[in-house]
Formats: sequence, C-alpha cells, structure tokens
Amino acid sequence: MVTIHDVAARAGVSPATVSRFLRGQRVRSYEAVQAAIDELGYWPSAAAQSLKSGRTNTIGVVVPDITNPYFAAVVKGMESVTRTEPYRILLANSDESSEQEDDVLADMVRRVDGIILAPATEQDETPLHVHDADVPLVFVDRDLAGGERFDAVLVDNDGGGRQAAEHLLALGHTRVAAISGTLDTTPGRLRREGFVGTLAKAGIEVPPEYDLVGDFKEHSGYQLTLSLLSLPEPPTAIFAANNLMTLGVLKALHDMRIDIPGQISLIGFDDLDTGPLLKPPLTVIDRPMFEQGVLAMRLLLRRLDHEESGGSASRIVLDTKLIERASTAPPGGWPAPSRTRKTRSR
Amino acid sequence: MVTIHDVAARAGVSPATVSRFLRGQRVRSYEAVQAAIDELGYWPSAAAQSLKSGRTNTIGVVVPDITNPYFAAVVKGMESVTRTEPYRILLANSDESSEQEDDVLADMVRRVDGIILAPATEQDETPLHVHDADVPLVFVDRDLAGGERFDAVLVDNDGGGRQAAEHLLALGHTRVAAISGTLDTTPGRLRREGFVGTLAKAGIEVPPEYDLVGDFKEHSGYQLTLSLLSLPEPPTAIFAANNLMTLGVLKALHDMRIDIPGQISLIGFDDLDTGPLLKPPLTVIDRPMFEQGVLAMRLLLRRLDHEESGGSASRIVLDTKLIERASTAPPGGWPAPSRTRKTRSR
DNA sequence: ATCATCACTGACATCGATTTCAGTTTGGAG
DNA sequence: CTCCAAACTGAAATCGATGTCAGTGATGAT
Repeated sequence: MVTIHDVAARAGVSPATVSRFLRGQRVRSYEAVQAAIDELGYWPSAAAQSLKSGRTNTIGVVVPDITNPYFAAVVKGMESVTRTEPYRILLANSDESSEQEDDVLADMVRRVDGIILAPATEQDETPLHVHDADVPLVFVDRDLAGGERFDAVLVDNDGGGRQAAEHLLALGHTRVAAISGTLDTTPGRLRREGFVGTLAKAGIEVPPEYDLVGDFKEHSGYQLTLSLLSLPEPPTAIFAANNLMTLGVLKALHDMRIDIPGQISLIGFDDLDTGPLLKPPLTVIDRPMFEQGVLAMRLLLRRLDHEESGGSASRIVLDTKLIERASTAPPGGWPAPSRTRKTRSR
Repeated sequence: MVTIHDVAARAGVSPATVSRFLRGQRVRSYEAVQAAIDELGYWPSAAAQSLKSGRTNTIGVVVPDITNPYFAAVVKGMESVTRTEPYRILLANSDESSEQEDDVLADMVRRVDGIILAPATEQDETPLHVHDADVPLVFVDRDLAGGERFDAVLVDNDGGGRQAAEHLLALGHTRVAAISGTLDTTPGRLRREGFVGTLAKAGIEVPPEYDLVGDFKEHSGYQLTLSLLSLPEPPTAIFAANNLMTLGVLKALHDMRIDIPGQISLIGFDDLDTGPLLKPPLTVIDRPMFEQGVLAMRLLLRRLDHEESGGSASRIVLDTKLIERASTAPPGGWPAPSRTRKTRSR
C-alpha cells in the first residue's frame, strides 16, 4: 500500500505538505505533489482518515427486508441523496427480528456517522442506546415507543387505514376482514386502528375471526386468507396492511378460485410496480416511497452537518392516497350505492 | 468516546492487556477487565482496528438497480451469508451507468476488503483496476471483457435465450420480436444471441425492425413495444430480456388493448413474485436469484480467508429454467402443434 | 542593506488498537 | 527452599493521516 509518506518522499516534501495539498490548501510544490500522487496511484487510507477525524462518511441503513419493493425504493431514495455527497450506505436487513436488529445496530454504531432505521418493533429499547453513542438516528416508515425526540419520516398510517375503510364502506361492504401487520410496529398498529376504528364509527364491527394479524410477509397473507375462506361466512372484503401480504391474499384467492372482486374485494397498502397489471388490477392505499428515503437521508445529513446544534426533532408525516383499480367493488349481488364510489373521498 | 486506555485505567491493567482480553487471549485479571468494559460501555473503535489490521470487515456491493427485484434478491442472498460473519455490506447503485460505477468503485476500494460487482457494461476497464488495489473482485450476473481471471457467478444466458426461442418455435411462432438489454452487457448480448441464433438455426430470421435493444428499464420495454405495434405487420410473439422490460411490454400491450396471448405471446427473462398473478400469468425464463448472491459472497469470503493463496478463478454458471404460464400460446388462429408444447424441452 | 510581514514548511504529537519484546509472576519439580 | 519453564504483563513502536507549532524563505517597505 502506498502511503502519504511515499508520496512525500517522491515529491521531495514532508507528509504534512502532502496532507495540506490533499485538503486543497496552497502548496509551493503543487505540481511535484500532484505528479507523485499520479505516478504512485496514491489514495488516502480511509481508516487512517476516520481515526483522525472521527468521521466515517458512512450511513447505516437497517430495514426489515430489502426485497420488499417499498424498502428497495426507500433505500434507492436515500442513495440518490448520498450520491452527491461523500457518504456511502452500509445496508442491513433485520428480517423483522428485534434480535437481528440489535446485533446489527451494535456493530454499525462503531462504523457509521449516523443511522436510518425502520425498527422491527416499537417496543425494543436498544435503538435508543444508539444515540448514547453519539450516533444520530432517524426513523423511517416506523416509529419507536419513546422515539419522539428523534427525527422521523413517517406516513399517516391511521389515515391510510381510514381511507381503506371508507372506500369499502362506500361500496357497501359490511362483512369486512383486516389482515394487519405485526401489532407492535407502528404501521401494523396504526393501519389496523384507522381501519377498524373507522368501520366501528360507521356501526360495523370487525369480529375476532375477521380481525387477523400477520407478519408483513407474503406467506402470512396467504395463510390467513385460507383461514378466512374456511369460515362458515367469509368476508366480502379484505384489507391487507402491506404489499407483501396483499400478494399472499391474492395468491390464496386465486388458488381457491375466488372471483375478485365478484366474491371478495381486496384492498392493499402500498402500491406495486405490477399493481395495475395484476389480475385484477389492485386497489391500494399508496404513499411516497422514494421520497421518504430522500427525506430521511436529508434529515440525517442535516443533523450531521449541524452537529451538536441539537435542535428539536423533525417529524415528517406524509399523506397516503387511495388508488382505485379493479380489485374492489360492491359486495356480490348488492346494489352499488349509485356512483358515490368515484366521489367518495377523505 | 471511551477508549481502551480508559478501560485499562479502570481495570488497573495496561491497554495491552485489555487488547489481549478483547482478542480472547487468557488474561489474569479477566473479571476486572470485563467489569470495566461493561461499566464504561466500551466498544473498540472500528477505525483504529482497521488502521492496524488493514481489514475493514466490509464488503462493497455494486448493482445497477436495487429496486430491480432480481438484484434485491441477490443482495439479500449475500447478506444471508455475511450474517454469521463479522462482515457488513456497503451498497451502491450504478444506475446502469459506467461513470457512476467508476466513481463508486474508486471510493469503495479504500473502504472495503472485497467487492462484488454487476458491471454496467462489459467494456469498462476500470473495475479491473480495483484488483490492482489488492481488493478481490467477484462478478455476479454480469461479466467483464478481460474479467476471466476473476471469480464470477453467472447464469447460462445464452441457454436461457435458447430456451425462450425453442418455446416459441414449439408453439409455431415465426414472426418473433426480441427486446434485448444493452448489448454491451453480458446478459444483454448473450440472451439475444441465444434467442436470435436458435431461431436462425430453425430457419427463422428476426428482421431488424423486430430486433430491438432496450436498456433493461421498464420504460424502454414500453416504448419499444409501441414501436412494434405500429409496424404494418407486428410480431406474434415478443421476448423481453429482463423482468423490468417485460413489465413495460405488458403495460404497453394492456394500454393498446392487445390480447395476450391471443394476438401476441410474451415471454420474459427473470421471474417476478407477482409473475403468476399477472394478467395473464407470465411465461418466463427463471434462474436462481437468492442463491446467486449466496454463491458470490461465499466465493469472495473464501478469497479473503485464503488471502494471497491465489488459486485460479472460480467461474460458476447456473442453469436457467422455463416456467410455462399463460402468456404464451400458438400464434392467433394457428393450430397448436399437438401437445409437443409440454414435452418440448432443452 | 535591514527589517517586518506574510506564506509556506517540516518535525512531532496525536487519533485508538495491536503487537513485539523484554521483563515479571506463577506453579511445579526437585 | 530453590530453581526453571511456562504463563502472563507493560512499555513502546506501529498503522496512515492530520493539526500544531516553531520555524524558514520570500516579499516589500524603508
């Protein structure tokens, strides 16, 4: 490995001068140093620089599952911000597991300048200790109990659940099932509350056998749907609280040859690239994905720049939006409530 | 920040002893050191360790696009391997651009122990210099001209193209279009060659207006399909060389109200989670995704362990597999060649 | 020619952990 | 009780880059 000393020797100056050159300060032997660097193919050691400066120019990003298109888009948004900065992204999956998340965080804290996290549960306290290590922390997609003093980029999950419920209500559904995500995550809990609460206000109870809880993974959507179908009186509509579970529901419904939306309407949370191309095209609650990543990364970088400056936490909450496609319709044989369907809104 | 000196002072030993303790060597004052570490909440500085050891315990991963489900799965496979190791993944997108790739690589080389790369083009020579910096390099999905001396995990792209062609031939198609990926990438070039070559051997030429080249992104699939449809004599079948472009084709076909496979058959490369749920369910050439990531990471870690040992390059080539679903059928109004469809094989 | 000012330079300490080397302690044998 | 080998310990050098500080050389004014 070629070091700053080698360059200095070759250029006939001291290492200090080469260092000054690197940082853009004026130097008498500019050309000689430049030449030495080029000829030797010198690049400063990142480890040595980190040790001296205390900065790694690395951002840790921990998400439950990078193969979930939502998180892939979020991460890409983050990267679009770091592209023009000297920062790189250290990525890890938690697989929706607090233990894995804790492990990964403990390791990351030593290597990064800041962390963006979509926590596996709201209850874990470990992430709070990240901050003890002087590593700024930003939440994305999900919040943490006691995390109010941290920056966060979230969406109005409660509102999203409400939109889904209102949509199904407007269509005239009364036997409505919810397949929620893990209830100790922010989106899992709030989407369900928004959905079930709105139905309740309209006088419609979601009985326990319709009120199911999955784990945000496709398989749970599949299994829970099968259990719904085995009920003596299956629901006429299903709300699935994320993209992957929605896919699971869809698969189960296909496998069981259920007509959508003829027999059962389906509304999901989070759109998919293939959303409009599915059979049937999916009605979903959509939200910004790429943008959430961008915002989260900007918040973190801002905090890194104004180090110490403290300042109160920025908590950004974005709106969700109903996208009506063909997977929802009035319940079988029922009359559609005229065309309120199109005009019904928030 | 609490350093090894602080721990040493508290435990009443020298830093050297604490260091030995950390590395698992026997130490007389075991309890005292352990206690000091716990009480102070000490974690060794990664930067200092890297500087001393010359290892960062970080693997650089550069892919064209993490939102492509294929690459997301590959990266997840890689991570499943590093989970049980002390390694972390530094992730970057190249956006299918050589310039971005070069930039990112130049920076990564200083920070990682090894790099796994899906190069944006076969022609760029920069990645070869990565190796000059003593950073092992493994290719995944795509190869590089002159990269034969590096480890690689690839698939039989040529064979995949052939399988697609044979499938369409067996169905009786003669007016067949190919939407290839960038031709200076391994998969772009080879999939096209396998496809067009197999058709040629069967006496079927793909005329220039059917022989189109996209950029692996959805939009190009969409645009090129529109151009195919505007032809006086559109093809009866389309082969799209990756998942994203296949989606673009599908969208265009939907938008133009073309019946699939009634008017046009569609076969894609790379399966999607939603593949079976699309309208119509897609016939595709499938290949291992997660597994490719696993293999690539294993190759790299092996090289890191047996450092210096050199050894010749491991070039793994996996097989592709035809998955027949409903997006392909005999050309409109034509007789299907009995049931050879099911028995036709490699 | 002399001196003050300014721009630039190099020696050296430093960041935090590891490793070497020359001790010191321990335990067991005699 | 003495001695020796084995087990352990600490001081100091080291990894590579940077910042401090005390200079050295150049420039301009007198």
